[in-house]
Amino acid sequence: MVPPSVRSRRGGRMVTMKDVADRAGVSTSTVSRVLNGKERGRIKPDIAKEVRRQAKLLGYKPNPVARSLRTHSSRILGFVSDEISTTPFSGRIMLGAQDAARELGYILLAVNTGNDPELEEQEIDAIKRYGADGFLYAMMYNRPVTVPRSLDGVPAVLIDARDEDGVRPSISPDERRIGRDATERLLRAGCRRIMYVGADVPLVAQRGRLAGYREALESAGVGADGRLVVAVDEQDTTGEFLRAFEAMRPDGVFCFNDIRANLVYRAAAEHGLTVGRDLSVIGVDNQPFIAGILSPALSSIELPHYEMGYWGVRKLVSLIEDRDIDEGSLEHAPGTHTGDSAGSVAVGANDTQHVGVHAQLPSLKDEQALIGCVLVDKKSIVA
Amino acid sequence: MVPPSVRSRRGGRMVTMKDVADRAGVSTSTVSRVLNGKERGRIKPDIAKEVRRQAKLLGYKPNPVARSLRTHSSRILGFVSDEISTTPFSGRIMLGAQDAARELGYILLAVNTGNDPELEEQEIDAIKRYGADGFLYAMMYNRPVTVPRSLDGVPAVLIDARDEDGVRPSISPDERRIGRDATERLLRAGCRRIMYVGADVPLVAQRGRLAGYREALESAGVGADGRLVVAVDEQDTTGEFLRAFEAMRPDGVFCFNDIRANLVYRAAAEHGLTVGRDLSVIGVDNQPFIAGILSPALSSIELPHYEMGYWGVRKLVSLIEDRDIDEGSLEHAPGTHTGDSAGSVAVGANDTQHVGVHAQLPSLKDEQALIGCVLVDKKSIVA
DNA sequence: CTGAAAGCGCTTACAG
DNA sequence: CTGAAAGCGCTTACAG
Repeated sequence: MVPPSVRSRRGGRMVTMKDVADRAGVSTSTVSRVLNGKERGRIKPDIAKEVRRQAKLLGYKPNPVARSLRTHSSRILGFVSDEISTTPFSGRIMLGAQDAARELGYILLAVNTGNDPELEEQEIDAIKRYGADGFLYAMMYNRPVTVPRSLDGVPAVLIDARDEDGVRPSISPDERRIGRDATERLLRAGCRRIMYVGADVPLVAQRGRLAGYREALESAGVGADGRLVVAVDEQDTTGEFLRAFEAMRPDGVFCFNDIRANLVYRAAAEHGLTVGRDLSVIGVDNQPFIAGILSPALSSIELPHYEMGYWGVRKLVSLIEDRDIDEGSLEHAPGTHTGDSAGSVAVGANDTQHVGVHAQLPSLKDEQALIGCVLVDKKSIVA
Repeated sequence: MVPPSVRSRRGGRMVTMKDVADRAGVSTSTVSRVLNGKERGRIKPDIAKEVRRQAKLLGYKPNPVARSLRTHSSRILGFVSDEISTTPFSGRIMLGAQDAARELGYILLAVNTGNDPELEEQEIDAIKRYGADGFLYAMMYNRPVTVPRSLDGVPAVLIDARDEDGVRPSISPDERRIGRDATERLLRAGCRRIMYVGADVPLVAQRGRLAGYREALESAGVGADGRLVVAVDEQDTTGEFLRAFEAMRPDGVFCFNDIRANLVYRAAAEHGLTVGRDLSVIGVDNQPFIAGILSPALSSIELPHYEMGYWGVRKLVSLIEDRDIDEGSLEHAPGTHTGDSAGSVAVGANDTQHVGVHAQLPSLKDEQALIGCVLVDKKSIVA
């Protein structure tokens, strides 16, 4: 005899609340109350127990479609992003979001809008029709955005972005801290002529990382020579980086990203210098493919994409359910690890490798949350 | 006065079929029939017209939740993948799937399972409870899989994979053709000692590309020297590639992927050879980050991730709705372009660049569909 | 050609 | 403490 729970798995008829009620000899009202935890002093304990027993026996799972129609709460979350899934990292935002969603009993309806506002509105409307309880609005790089009007009156959390109007909760990397951590690491390695190879575009990340770089130098009492700061495109087509490199002869270089770190490797090679021995380099992104090509392996700061997605969902659900979600459970998430102090950064104090060690999540109370990043130390820093 | 259609966008009450019925002075039965195209000879034309007019006026959109409860068809597609969103490419599968889904009035419920069979079953069950009409089962690299039992009896299409049991439709890149196209391109560039730098893992892609390489050499009447074929890991830790390179002095190299192409660049540099002048190199993946680092820019074959997602959804919907979906509309999809013959590959006959030109989709009649790839010609092939 | 009614699987105010 | 009933917004067999 095939138990109904197995039958239900095969695309056959699903077990309904009515089935449970019949088996337990009660009405569906009672089953609903028991299974939704509304029994307190309202249902006789042994009846409640029997209902739960039968529900389990039959493998009953509530039909979210029916529930949604009745309650207007679907446990569906809309995941709207501009261009996720075209960059190598951003997929991890979604991974983190999915893990958190699963833990909390939600599921993700995902759409890309490619920055087309009209399409965006259509897609958001479509997701709303499916009864989504709230939205994640994820951007592919850190920037200020104005949330589309179609999200008015709906719970929403911004990921890798900040709300221009300052009313929506958001989470983004602590860019300034990235600059500070990288620079301090280079200082600790003994560097004194530290160069910053920035981006030639006006990004939040560019401004923040540069500011962090300056802060670190100042705190250390190391003079900040303006000529050590350049802003170049990924290929350094203007040759500005190369000229500055030759003029300044840095002993340490902090790069806006891994691609720009490649420029340093090239320049070093041309001048007979060896990265990791004659000078130290730190990048940002910790791109696996670049790591696999550069030699010696590049030390790089990893952006907390997984964590942003994870935090974003937890924050969103706390908004939707108007309750506190107990914090610190990121340790259960695959491939992640919780640090020991809120917002801390697990920069290797002893130059060990930190692959797989992730930054701690900010508190869910934060509205404009910043999240720390991890420096993955490899071979590009002079020991 | 705020029109109801606007009200509905603000998280207020949605316009229902009852509203339309009232305005049009008919019953909801009639509205349903008109709006679902079941009027043929059953509804007076001017009544139908008025219903449509009012529906449009009020901005009515059917409530998919209610419809789903009644009909068990939700227009939701489950997108189950092993590790998508941790690789740079695979996100594009989802993009293609989303675009096709939108065009056909479906929406994607996405989950990652990280290759955990238990989690996979749970997630599939969860998606089923939301009433999904069918599933995409997407893998992060081309391989044979056995579809999980929880998908039994449910429409499903495999992406970047092939069904071990041979019953599920699937789509994957035409690996053999990749090998043939790359090798033929090198032959056309005048190469005669063409090396294949393969992967040291037993992948479908490895076998297929190698077979294609051999086919092309044979067709061209060029002897296939076994010593020209190596299988190495990404770093060539055994030094096997380097030894073969030195022994054989190839004038052309076809690489399993871009990362392995990097080995060629290194070896060439060590021997004072210049890629694109002294020897030609072709990779696979066309990874933007590697392209940005290697110099001269690497010519590479791009895997059709977007197209696989797009085709997969169309195939799935044709299964679900048991109808033919008219083909050839990939030209409407963003960033893609339709070639001129089915399954053809837009390899540059005249060495022009083909960025943004994508391969044509296979017919939806195919069950084990293979899809052609595009060679993006840059600077690494001797002119 | 059209409408009243039943029903999809839930939740919850109401009555007892 | 418990159940019958109404209702969420649709679709469709049934009756006319």
